[in-house]
Amino acid sequence: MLDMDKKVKIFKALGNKTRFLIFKNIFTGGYACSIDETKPKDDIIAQATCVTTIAEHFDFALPTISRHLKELKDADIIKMTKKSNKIYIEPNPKIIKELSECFTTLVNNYKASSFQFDNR
Amino acid sequence: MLDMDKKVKIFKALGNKTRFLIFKNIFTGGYACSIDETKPKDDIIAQATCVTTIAEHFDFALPTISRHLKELKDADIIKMTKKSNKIYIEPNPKIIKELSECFTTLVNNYKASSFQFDNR
DNA sequence: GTTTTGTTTAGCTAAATTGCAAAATAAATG
DNA sequence: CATTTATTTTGCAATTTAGCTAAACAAAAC
Repeated sequence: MLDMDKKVKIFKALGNKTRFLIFKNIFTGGYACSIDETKPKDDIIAQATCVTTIAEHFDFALPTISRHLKELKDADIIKMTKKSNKIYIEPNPKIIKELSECFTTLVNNYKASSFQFDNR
Repeated sequence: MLDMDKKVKIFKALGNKTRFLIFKNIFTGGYACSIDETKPKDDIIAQATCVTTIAEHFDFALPTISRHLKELKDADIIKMTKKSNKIYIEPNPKIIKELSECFTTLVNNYKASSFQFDNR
């Protein structure tokens, strides 16, 4: 299970329009960049993507996108693997699944629980 | 359905430890403050909470908590209703449910879709 | 071994965020 | 109507964020 700090980090990472778009497009296969030559060229997901390709979709400078990607990676939302001189970028569906489950649980348990917390 | 800006706003609101704790405790019934006299005193959820009560659980000044609550309200995560001179604070499970569904859809559709986006 | 390609780091600025205390507002109570 | 209670607004400082350009680094290609 995700601890609280990890969840907060994920939310923070997704709480910015640019990062959210990057995230969304990586997840829905919005980018392609031929890195993995062993995979069919039309397998847009298998081809994953690289930093430059992603940056091309935005009106921001490359280093800006690079830093956003780092933040998504640090939150475990995406995986970045160096392959030769490019970065192979993949979504991390496990984290999103866990987040989804945590919300589902929350809604299901709503009005079922009543504990007192202290947050100091 | 939640549009993107709304989602980003929700994530931003939850991307701060203090706000996340406030959110979590409101959802799980972590606060009590007798506002609604028609409801049984031990119905911690029905009694909901007020700003002062929430602030008592944190080592932050009251105005700070007030501003955090406003941000959660602006993101539609909680509902704040004035009742006499207190604020009746309730969670908004509908939003959380929608968020949860959006993640579920995302994970389910992963590797199913392959559209190209432009984010300019 | 120089150049090109892909990416990150560094150094900067402007704007936003997060905290505070003090003041202001609103309604209930004495 | 003055006081108390609950909350928000204002004004301030410190910190973080998000953007940029230029420089640095790493690997591939010429």
